[in-house]
Amino acid sequence: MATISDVAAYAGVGVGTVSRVLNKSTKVAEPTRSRVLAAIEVLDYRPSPLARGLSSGRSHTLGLLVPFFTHASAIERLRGVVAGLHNSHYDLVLFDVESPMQRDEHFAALTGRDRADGLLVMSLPPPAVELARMVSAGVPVVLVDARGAGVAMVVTDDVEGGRIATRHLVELGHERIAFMGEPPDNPFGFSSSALREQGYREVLDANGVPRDARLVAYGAHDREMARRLATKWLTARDRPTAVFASSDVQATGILAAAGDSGLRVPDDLSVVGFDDIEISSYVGLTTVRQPLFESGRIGVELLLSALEVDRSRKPTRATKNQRPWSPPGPHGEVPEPIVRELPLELVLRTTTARLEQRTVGV
Amino acid sequence: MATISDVAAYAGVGVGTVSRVLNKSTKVAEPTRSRVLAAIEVLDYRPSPLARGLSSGRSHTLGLLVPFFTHASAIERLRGVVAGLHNSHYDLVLFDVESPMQRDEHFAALTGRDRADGLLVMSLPPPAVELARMVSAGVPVVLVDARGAGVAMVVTDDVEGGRIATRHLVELGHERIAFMGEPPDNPFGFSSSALREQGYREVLDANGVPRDARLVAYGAHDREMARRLATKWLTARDRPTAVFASSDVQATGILAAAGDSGLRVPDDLSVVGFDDIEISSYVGLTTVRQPLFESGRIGVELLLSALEVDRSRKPTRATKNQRPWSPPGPHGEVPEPIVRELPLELVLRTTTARLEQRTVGV
DNA sequence: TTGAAAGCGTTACCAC
DNA sequence: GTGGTAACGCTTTCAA
Repeated sequence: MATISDVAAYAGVGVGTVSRVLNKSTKVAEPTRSRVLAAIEVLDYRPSPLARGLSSGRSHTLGLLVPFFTHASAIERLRGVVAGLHNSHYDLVLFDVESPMQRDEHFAALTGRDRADGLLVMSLPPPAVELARMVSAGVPVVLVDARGAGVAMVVTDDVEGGRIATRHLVELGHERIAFMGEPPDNPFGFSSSALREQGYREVLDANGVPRDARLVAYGAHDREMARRLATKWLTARDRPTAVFASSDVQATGILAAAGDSGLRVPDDLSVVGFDDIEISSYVGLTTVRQPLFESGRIGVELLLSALEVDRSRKPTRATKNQRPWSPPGPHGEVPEPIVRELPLELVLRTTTARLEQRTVGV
Repeated sequence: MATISDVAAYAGVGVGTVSRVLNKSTKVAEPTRSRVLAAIEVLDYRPSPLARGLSSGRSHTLGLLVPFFTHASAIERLRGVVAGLHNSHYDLVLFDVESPMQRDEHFAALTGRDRADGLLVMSLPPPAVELARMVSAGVPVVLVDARGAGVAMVVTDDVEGGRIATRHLVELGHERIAFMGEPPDNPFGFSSSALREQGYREVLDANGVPRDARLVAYGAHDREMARRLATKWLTARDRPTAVFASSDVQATGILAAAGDSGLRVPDDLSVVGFDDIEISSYVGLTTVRQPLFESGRIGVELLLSALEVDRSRKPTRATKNQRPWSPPGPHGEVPEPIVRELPLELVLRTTTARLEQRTVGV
């Protein structure tokens, strides 16, 4: 495979010149330029991204950290990321996280400069140490569906989401409303589910609907698990008449459990989910929609613009006699981190209905 | 950020030694070793993958080329890839392909050495030029759901898949069986749909079922498009009693069209899909299952083992006085490329039924 | 506008 | 075992 000096030799110019035409630097005479281009063509030359990266200090790569990559909601966000990356000339490196250990490994790797020019972190509150390291290393980071001090983020109001779902159920006349979520004390620090539950509680209390601890259950983000959990509820004597699940995946499990128990939805049981993943429209699930695709797209958008700013301010590499560049801050003029809050919306489909009076107390 | 020489200086050793402990080369005395480790710890040193790659000739990266990344089947394959990559220490770089131009760009980029150590190509027959270039560059390539001369591949027998689906319908007594697929003359050279159609034709002919050109339709891999196409069929006087769709996505569109037309499935219309994506089990679609997840997992598996072999044979880089290594072949001992054919299986659910005699000729 | 040369941070070779 | 040093292929000064 030809190198830049092969090209230079063939074209009868110096490597610097070849580099200049490669990087569209205008300071190259037209005849020289075309000679170089011809040489590139003939030798089928392709620049080495590795060498380019090492030399310029930019890897032209974006790192994407996603927990449970296989979840429909993560995939949907990923779609948005890929869409937002089109025509950007950045490569996307994917890091799937399935365990806290893996999370830490990946964070450690990505934290060192030059693995990625920028980092997109999904649904994962970064450990404080890692976050600090990134910020101090000057690596632009954007958090999607997660929060962290001092970095840009794309979020939704989960508490409000919980309120929206629960309010809908209360307005339909339900009083025995169950909540199914994910364990609040998980090793990753995911908090969405707990926040949605908070909204659920608020609305129940505000409407004087008595809370019943037995109507709150936690399980893994998994259809079958939700199905088992729901079955316990549905076969009990004083079963709930409605359920709010903190994810559509769990909601579909609840739907399945209802079928198992011979309960009709929405006549005998109302179900509200959260997310609005693709499957939800197929099964007619009423749910709180969050803009998953958009969150990914906006995430990269923020990251790309941060990278843009970065490039114009920061020298590509420390040159010999030049005082080292340092991040923003000596005068406390740390810019307010960007926070984009995406809207939540109740999508009414066919799994919720007004509580039939005859059902009460059966 | 600390470099290897910072570490060397701090530990009072040479950079070579640091490199040795980093690469777990045993040739280093225990006391030295721990001193280096301590220095690494103190300085919070992280090796630069870029520099490492440039020097060693390996980027520790695998390239994944996927067309229409957003399709459920692609995602399912990708899940397999990610699963197969766990604990492998390779980074995954994702290249989504949405147009022939994009395909060529990405192929061109990935073909140059050092972008990726190995390449996984999905559902995309590589242009002959690119394929030749990769092979001659010695970059291991594995094709998943695509075929190409001289490279490893993971495939299924699409013609047989078409036979399986059609045979099922014929055995249920259907005679007006439609086929919906994707355009046979697409710019990417996808051939799965055409091959499945071939199987469809074979079975029809073998059973003396007359073929009707009006019962063959092509449209994009898109639910709504399929819905529109199917509506034309279903509202015609001599409508088909069964449809074989070359993908589950199209099949769900057909199901929707049936609903629009007031046709009951499977009583009035039988539908068989292809793929068995997640949604299919939700809607009870009878389909020809292909191991999507497995195809991805096995694909990386093949790639990783090719990389392994590669590493043991090929010098990491040309050293000064040493004749250049060349790919296998002077004595025609080109190894037979590995071809893994994955099994197809008919998954019976609730969208197909025996043709009711009363329906005939209505 | 151009060529020469100094890095970029590693690995791998070659002596000691 | 270990240190020194030449690559690796590029970008970016610095002179000319």
